[in-house]
Amino acid sequence: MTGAPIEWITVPSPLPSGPLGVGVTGLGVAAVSFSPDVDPGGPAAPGAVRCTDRRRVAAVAGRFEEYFAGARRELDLPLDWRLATGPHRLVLETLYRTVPYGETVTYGRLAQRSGAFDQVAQSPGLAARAVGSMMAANPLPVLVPCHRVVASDGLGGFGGGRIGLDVKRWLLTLEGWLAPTLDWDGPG
DNA sequence: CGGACAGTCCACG
DNA sequence: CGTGGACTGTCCG
Repeated sequence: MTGAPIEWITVPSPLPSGPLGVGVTGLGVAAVSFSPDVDPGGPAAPGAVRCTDRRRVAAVAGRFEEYFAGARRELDLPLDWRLATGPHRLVLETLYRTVPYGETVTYGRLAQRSGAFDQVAQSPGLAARAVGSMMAANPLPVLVPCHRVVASDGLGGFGGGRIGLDVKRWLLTLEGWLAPTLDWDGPG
């Protein structure tokens, strides 16, 4: 089947990266972009369509607003998983299903838990690295909580370079896993 | 205790 | 197909 077209919504956010681009289809949210102005395939790309359904726009923006304000722990939005397939999707779904708000999992543990890798026991580092690739290619950041995946000896990485890591810190601080710092401008 | 290193998985060009 | 990455346990100095 040729998937339903993605329609884009711009959602205000207190993240250091600025507003989010949220791509929706009839099935649910299919994509989230931290840099909607430059993201290839994002809302600014040629041919991209904006979502004009005010009701849907309000629903999506409202959920994110509450989450960012610390008033909501689950986004509770239906997801359209079509942009991830195979082992990639299996790992993302395992993360979505098993790692709740305020908790984290290591790259290696997620690799093991997902069952997507044969050689995990022999070379845990390789599977962990593969999981890193999959997180970097997560089409649904925030909703599929790739920010809750950390390295065994630290925070690990995040897309978007230095600013990306700031986003990861911001989200983990919001969820209470990191202690607030001086540059923290969120709730609490 | 900190740094280098090999391992051979996956996404993307 | 080749390349490089959001890792990790082990091994040196």
